[in-house]
Amino acid sequence: MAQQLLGKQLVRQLPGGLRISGEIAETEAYLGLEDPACHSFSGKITPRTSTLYLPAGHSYVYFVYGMHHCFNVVCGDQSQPEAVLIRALRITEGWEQILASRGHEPLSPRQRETVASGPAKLCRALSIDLSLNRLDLTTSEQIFIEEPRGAEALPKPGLGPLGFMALPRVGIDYAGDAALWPLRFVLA
DNA sequence: ATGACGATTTACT
DNA sequence: GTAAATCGTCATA
Repeated sequence: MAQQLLGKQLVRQLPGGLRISGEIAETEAYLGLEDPACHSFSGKITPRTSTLYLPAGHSYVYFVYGMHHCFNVVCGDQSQPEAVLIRALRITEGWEQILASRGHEPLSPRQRETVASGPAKLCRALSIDLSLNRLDLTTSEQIFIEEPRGAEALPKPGLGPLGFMALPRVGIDYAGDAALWPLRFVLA
């Protein structure tokens, strides 16, 4: 699932139909009960992790470090509390909305490239917070996933036949060896 | 009610 | 490379 989400469009629709969207460029898989890095590891159920037991295709948004949000797509069913963390987006639509949410402070070209490079940064860019937790991504008007259009739909050169790289996961040192599992997937 | 921590980001040395 | 920011979440009491 984490691999297949690469290249798809994550779409945020704000009140009034205003859209912010971007190409999913980096994902990370969390393998549920048997993954020490997964919030649902060993079957732990709390108010927060209960979201992971929703049917596949729901959103899992959580709050970390006192200031950041992270967005996941729930995978698996009740017995498979798994998720894919979306780690980076290349913004393709909605710059006016992004700029507006930042008080119309100008962004350099470099800042535009990296405005959604990171799980928390992408949530800030798309105005994703806990109010978007537990939503059905197949029916929600607020947040959903689309097939890529235009240039985004073309195959990516230079990364071999699969079109992505697999790398160790980030920010989960407490999980020991599991951090080294190649479950982080990066597009060109 | 309390305390420790976090699937991060940023700024600064 | 180190550190601070900052609060929801959860285990403990």
